[in-house]
Amino acid sequence: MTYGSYIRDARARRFSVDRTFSVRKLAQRVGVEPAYLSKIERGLVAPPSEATTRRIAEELSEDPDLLLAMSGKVSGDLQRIILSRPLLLADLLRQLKDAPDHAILRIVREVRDGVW
Amino acid sequence: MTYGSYIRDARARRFSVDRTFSVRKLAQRVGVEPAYLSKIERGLVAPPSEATTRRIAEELSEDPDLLLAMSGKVSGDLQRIILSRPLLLADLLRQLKDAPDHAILRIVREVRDGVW
DNA sequence: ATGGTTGTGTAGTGTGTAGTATATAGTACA
DNA sequence: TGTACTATATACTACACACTACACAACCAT
Repeated sequence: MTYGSYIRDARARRFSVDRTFSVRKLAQRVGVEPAYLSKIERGLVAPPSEATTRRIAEELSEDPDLLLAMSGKVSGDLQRIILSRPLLLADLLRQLKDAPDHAILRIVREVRDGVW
Repeated sequence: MTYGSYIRDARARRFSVDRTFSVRKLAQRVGVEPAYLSKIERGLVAPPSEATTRRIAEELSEDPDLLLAMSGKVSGDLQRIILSRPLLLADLLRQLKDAPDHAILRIVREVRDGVW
């Protein structure tokens, strides 16, 4: 599933029950030209900027991190978190590269429950 | 300490004992124009691309992640790790945002020792 | 049959990124 | 004193990114 087809499908689902989710109307709310949004959906241009993807995600009630990942971008706030402790977090991420999902989930829970 | 002054200092230290660490010679080994390297060192232009920073780090025996962080960039391999599991790792990083260093270190060790 | 909506094709724009090329000026030293 | 190195100032460039502007054909409801 590409970025374009993903948001096209999401928009189409909404459009079928809410006519304000046409390319034109959504583009207006997002703040881009309809022709541009149309091209994004069909993959004729690269995915838009992080800011535009965030507005699209909000309008379509989609997860911004997922949409950003599909566009090959890492959220700016995550980048800033890494940049605040680059050596430590670089180590951690490289360790987690081959860890199974459930191991990461366990760590997330541990940290959330304040195990330090 | 900025990116520019950091590499300037590192290069100057080496230059004092090894004349092949002049702006010109280092620039040649790194593969950029001496004038450009000089501007980078003085902060007159933005830090260079990730690839150039990596070559500088290697020539100066500095940590590439640290240098990249000073240039406001997150290493491409870390980005790819995050993009492979965006929701999970976004969660984790946001959890770790306010965690103390030693907590992260403990997790790094735990994962390294294969606690899963 | 016409006014409004639908999506889309073509062309062009402004800004940023990551540099190069050339000229100038100071310094060491033989 | 000249030559070989040092750094730096100024100007320019190629390419990518993130869009806009406008026009057009198809469709749908009144």
